[in-house]
Amino acid sequence: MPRPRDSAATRRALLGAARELFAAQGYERTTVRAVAERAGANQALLYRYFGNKETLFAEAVTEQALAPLAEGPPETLLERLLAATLDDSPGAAMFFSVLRSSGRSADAVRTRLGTAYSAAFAELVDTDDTADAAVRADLLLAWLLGIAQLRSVLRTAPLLDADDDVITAHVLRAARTLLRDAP
Amino acid sequence: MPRPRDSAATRRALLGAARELFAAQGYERTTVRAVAERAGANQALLYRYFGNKETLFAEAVTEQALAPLAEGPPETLLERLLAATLDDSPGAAMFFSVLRSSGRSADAVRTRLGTAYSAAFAELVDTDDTADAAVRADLLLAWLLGIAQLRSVLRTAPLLDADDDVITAHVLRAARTLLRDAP
DNA sequence: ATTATCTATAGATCTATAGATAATGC
DNA sequence: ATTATCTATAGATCTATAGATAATGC
Repeated sequence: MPRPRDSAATRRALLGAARELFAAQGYERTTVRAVAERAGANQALLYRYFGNKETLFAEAVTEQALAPLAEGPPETLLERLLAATLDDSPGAAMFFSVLRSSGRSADAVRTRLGTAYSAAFAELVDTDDTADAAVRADLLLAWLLGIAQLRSVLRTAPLLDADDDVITAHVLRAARTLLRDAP
Repeated sequence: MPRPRDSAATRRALLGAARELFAAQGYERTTVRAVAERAGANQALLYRYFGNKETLFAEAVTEQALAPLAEGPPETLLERLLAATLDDSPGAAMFFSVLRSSGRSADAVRTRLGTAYSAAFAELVDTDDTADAAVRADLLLAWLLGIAQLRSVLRTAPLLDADDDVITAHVLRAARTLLRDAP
C-alpha cells in the first residue's frame, strides 16, 4: 500500500529520520536507504526533495545543532550543553554528530557550528587576550566533544554509570579554572 | 614487475601502511585496497596474512597505541600524552583512532586500551573513592580525545594555530583542579 | 495537467575468496 | 614441493537517476 500523498509530511518524516540516525551514528555510517526506510518513505523521494545525501545532512542537522546556543544566556551555556550531553538530548547529539562527521558539505556546517560555539564560549573567558580566549573556548568545546564521544563509544565506562551530578560538578569545577585568568 | 618474495617484509609493509591510514582516517574510512596500495602489496596478500580487515586493525594498532603508557611513569602520562597529541605523533594518533573506530573487533581493542589508560589516570587522582577516581580519569581521557579530534576535524580552529605550550599550560592547570580533591 | 510516489537499475565502491603463476628451497 | 605473489571476480553494499504509475486539482 502506497504512502499517502503528502509531500510536506514526507519531507518532515525524512528529516526526522535523518536527524535520529545522523545523531546516533554520524554521517558516514548512516545510509540514505536506512533514512528512507525509517521514515517509511521511498528512497527516491529523498533525492527528489534533497538532491543528495550531503544536502539532507545539512538541512536535517543545522538548525537543531544550533538550538542549545539560543536556549539561554551564554553564562549558562556550559551547564546546558553538558546537561544535554549527559542525557543524550537531540540538540547536543546533533551538534557532536556534526563535529564528528566528514565530507565536503558537512565541512560547511561544521565550520559554522564550530565558529558559533567557539565564539559563545570565548565570551566566558576571563581575559582580554582574544586569541587566548579562543584557545580556551575551543579546549572547553573539545572537552564536551570528548565526553559525548567517550560515552557513546566505551559502553561500560564509568562515565556512563556515574551520577550526572558528579560528572557535572567535576567538569564545572575544572572549567572554572580553565576560564578564569591564570594567577 | 612483481614484488620481491619476502613475506615478513610484506607483512611489515602492510602493518605500517595500515597504521598510517587507520591513524589518519579511522577504521571505517580506511579501505583494505588503500592499505595494500600504500604498502605496495597485492590486496589478496592482506587477506592471506591477516584474514580480514578487523584482525589487521587489531594487529596494526594495539601495540603502538599502548606505547605511551610504557614510556614513562604515570605521573607524567598526561604531559606525555598531551604532547603526543599536539605534535600528532603516531602513538597518540593510534590511540585516538581506536577510540573513534567501531566494529566488533575494534571493540575488543578499544575496551583493552580504554581500561589501561583509565587505570593509569585513576592513579593520579587525589581521592580514596575509587569510583570517583575512575570518573575523573575518564573525564581526562575524554578531554584528550576531544582535543585530538577537534584538531583533526576543525582545520582552522585556534587549537591548531595556538602555541603548544599555551595549550599545554591551560590543560595542565585545569587538569590539576580536576585531579585534586575538591575543597 | 501536475505532481507525489514507486519500480528498477546503473555505476561505483568494498570486503573477501578461488585458483593461477612463478620464485625459492630441498 | 612449498609458498609468496598475482589475476580475476563474486557478492554485498551505496549513492543516485530515469522513467513508469497513480492520485490530486483544475
